[in-house]
Amino acid sequence: MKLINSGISVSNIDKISCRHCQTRKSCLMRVFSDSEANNVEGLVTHEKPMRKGQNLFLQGDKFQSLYLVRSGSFKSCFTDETGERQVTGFHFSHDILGIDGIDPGRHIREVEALETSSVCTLPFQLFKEVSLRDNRGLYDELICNVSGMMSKANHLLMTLTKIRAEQRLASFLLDISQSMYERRQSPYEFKLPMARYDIANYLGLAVETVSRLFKRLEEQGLIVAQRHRLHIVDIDGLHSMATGAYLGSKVGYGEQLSCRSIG
Amino acid sequence: MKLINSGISVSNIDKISCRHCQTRKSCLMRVFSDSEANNVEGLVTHEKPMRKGQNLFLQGDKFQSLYLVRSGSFKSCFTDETGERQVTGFHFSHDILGIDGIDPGRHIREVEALETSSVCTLPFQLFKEVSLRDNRGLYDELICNVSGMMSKANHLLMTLTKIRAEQRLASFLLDISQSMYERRQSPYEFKLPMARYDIANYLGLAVETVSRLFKRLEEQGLIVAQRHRLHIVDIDGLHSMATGAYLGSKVGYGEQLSCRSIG
DNA sequence: CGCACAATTGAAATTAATCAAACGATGTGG
DNA sequence: CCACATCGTTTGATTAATTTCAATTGTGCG
Repeated sequence: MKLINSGISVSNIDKISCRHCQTRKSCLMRVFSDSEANNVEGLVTHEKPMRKGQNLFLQGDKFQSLYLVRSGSFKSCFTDETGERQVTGFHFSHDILGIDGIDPGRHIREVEALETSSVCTLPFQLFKEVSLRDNRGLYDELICNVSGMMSKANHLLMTLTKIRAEQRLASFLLDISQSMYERRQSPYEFKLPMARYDIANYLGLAVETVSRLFKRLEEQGLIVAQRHRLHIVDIDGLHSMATGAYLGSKVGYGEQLSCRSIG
Repeated sequence: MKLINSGISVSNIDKISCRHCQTRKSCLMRVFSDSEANNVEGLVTHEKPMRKGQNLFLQGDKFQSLYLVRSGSFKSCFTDETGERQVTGFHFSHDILGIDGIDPGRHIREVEALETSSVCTLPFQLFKEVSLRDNRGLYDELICNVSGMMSKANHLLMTLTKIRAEQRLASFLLDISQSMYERRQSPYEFKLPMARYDIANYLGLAVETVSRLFKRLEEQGLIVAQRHRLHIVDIDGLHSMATGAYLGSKVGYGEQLSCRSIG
């Protein structure tokens, strides 16, 4: 299932060829790739690029489609009755957005572009037709995908309540690193497209704390953080930090907090 | 949809008649009630009662069935790679257990009885057959149910990261109160079947902190807490506490943290 | 260039965790 | 039936972590 290190390169990210994409572990994605393979016309529409700050959809919008991130990045955000906001995830290319809206028929959170980005749109009605045609496949896939999200939500829950702030940030950075790796980009040097404020909100910390933590991780020689540019110097050390064990990382790569867990 | 205050009474809880049960907003439940109404034989089996401490299933167990709580109460619990445990929810009669296992084919957490309890078992294969026969109905229902859980998980996430410990406990107690209300039991006086330790773990706090918080809420005249017995004296005040506003509750009943959100 | 916003830094205050101990209920075996 | 061990709960004192307040610096953008 995992095609990591298989040597297949994705030269043009705009070309949706999930067949060779290792992020397809997010199984619903196959809907997109299969539709392309089977030449199902009109299933997927390509929208025009979005600018930073633009919303793909707002909380309360009618749910009509699922979205696949083609380029750029997004954050999803949830506002409760008291007006309090919670960043629920960050999303990069190949991530699927909009599933949250299936239940109430309306999106339960908003999704906003963090930079110039583009998506593909899959009308849910069409998805349903496809899934009814190939029931044993897609029917299960969707459930799997959503169910899998619950599993990740669990993990996130634990991460946010059981570990200290420093570990949270380390976990968060490792998760992004992991997701970059899955996208065949460098897991050691990448862009952090979101604001410190978003990271703080997501991790349940004060902005000042996040800022201080970046500094501390830097002082310990684990990372070099300059604004939206991150360089992971000592990934093993960062792992140790994330798990609470200072020396000797016991956890395999890819076991940390998932920033894309809910959304 | 909501049958609250409709005057219909559920005299025998052992008789599964979700038709008249207001907790059927948890829509998957209809599978149980419909199956009974349609006389689908063998769909639901009634297991023998479980004792306190017994596990309905363990983390890693093969996923085969969904369960409906008939009586008693349960806690669900998740153990991560490092051995750290996180209580992910508490479950009372009419709650559905086991959905978490759909994706990986194995249960991602364990469920344990908090007292003498009983459940009904719905083999998932049978559920699938039913759902294929009546596709537009049940197919959507399951997705709705799981998707709805995500929505609640969101809320829980926010509750655990954005608000103070005192508010968390207040929120937690109000959620149980709400769930008692939905079950047509008194929302002001009820049993707290779980240990303080479980509450602490669930809320991401130390046991000592939880104990002190109970005391503080009591000193403020909001509750009377004795062991596993809880009496809510000032529910409006408790709401104010939960939302952070000390005076003047702005939030409608039923908007607080859901202790059954994940699982 | 300067404005507005984002990020950093420092100091003080607050919250919750930890350490340590006592208390209470429950259950067991003598 | 009572002493005893055990587990869960409560309480107190102390420590550590994180927030809050306040001020400064840095950055992007018109």
